[in-house]
Amino acid sequence: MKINNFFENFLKKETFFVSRAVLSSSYKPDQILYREEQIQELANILAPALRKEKPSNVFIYGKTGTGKTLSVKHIVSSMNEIAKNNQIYLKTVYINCKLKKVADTEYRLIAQLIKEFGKEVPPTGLPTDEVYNIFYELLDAQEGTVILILDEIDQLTKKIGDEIFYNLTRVNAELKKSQICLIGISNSLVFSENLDPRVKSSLSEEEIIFPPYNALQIQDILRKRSIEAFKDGSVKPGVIEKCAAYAAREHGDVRRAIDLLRVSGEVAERSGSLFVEISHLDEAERKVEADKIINAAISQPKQFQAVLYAILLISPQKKKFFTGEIYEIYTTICNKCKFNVLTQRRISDILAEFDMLGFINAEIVSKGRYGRTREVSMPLDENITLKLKEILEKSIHLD
DNA sequence: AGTCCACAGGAAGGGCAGGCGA
DNA sequence: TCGCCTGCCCTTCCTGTGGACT
Repeated sequence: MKINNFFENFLKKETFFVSRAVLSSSYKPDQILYREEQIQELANILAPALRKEKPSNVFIYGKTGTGKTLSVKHIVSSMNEIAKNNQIYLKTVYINCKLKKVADTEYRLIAQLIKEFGKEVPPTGLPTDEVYNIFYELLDAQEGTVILILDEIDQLTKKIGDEIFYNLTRVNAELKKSQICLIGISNSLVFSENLDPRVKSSLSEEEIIFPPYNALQIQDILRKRSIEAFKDGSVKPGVIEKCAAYAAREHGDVRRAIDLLRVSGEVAERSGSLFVEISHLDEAERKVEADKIINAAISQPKQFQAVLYAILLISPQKKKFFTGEIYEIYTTICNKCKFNVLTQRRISDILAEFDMLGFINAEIVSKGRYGRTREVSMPLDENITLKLKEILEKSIHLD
């Protein structure tokens, strides 16, 4: 019973994790550092809800990992508590628009909202009007305020346009007893520029911007978390600083920094070390990076994967190669796998896309007499490309 | 100076899936 | 349920182009 021994040892092993959950993305700290200003501003805007007055609609901008969602949830939960203690009706609904099957269509979104109120509508079949009516009724059932938080709202407009906001912002006119307040959270800073001007003015009565954290702020946040997550002194000096530096380079994404710290801890734990050292962080960085690339590759369509596979076949033999060579290999792969062979024109576009995604480095060069073409090189290191090749082989051949 | 390679990349349109209103 | 519309993927056709070669 070797495996039992393994688990026994696993239990006995000293671990420096006190609480892994503190470093998970779902953890809610009781204090949010460096966001006091934004939190206060948002609190000022939302406070009227507690006096049964309608708060302004708010629009919140900021890149990923700048604490937008966390801050909003923080405020909302403390408002809920106060409302409860004072017998004020306040309902908050949080919806992440990025989730599939929740916000693919206007109908689904409204259906999801209805579900949040504890009622079900059939997943399809009713006219959209009808669903809106049910929603209005539910809203108006209680005298008070409903705060509707739409996270990753830019994803929603990408999918279903901005008409839905027009409908939602006009809801208040339909309501007699209650009122609704919209909070839109967007990762994109230019999001509202593409909105219908009418929607824009009513949706973003107030705007709050969450700037990226700088490296020092990320350090403080990481330090605070690591005190709770790890045993005293188990994180070697320099680790937090380097971790923060990585994340600051990626436009101040604190979520990434925390992820990285957690993975570093896991790497260290697995290697049997009693401390988290810089070498563990480096390995974690590679791992996180590799996962990102591989996940991106998996989610590509088959044709894209075939092209990528062609590139992986050439890249060990040549440092630099060209569109024509890739296309040639690609066609043989297609023949083997019985795929349609796309035109070179299309492959050219796919290569341009790969360049943007970071799978390849591409540059347009002229070889004089021998034409103008993309010069492609492989920026990923070998252990990633090998793994990628393996995964793509399965993905392409099994079809 | 002119040629010409091997593509880049724009424009237009075909074909298809999915959503929508009637 | 049906036709219509839209967006996406892809093809066809095309013009444009930097620089080695003649």
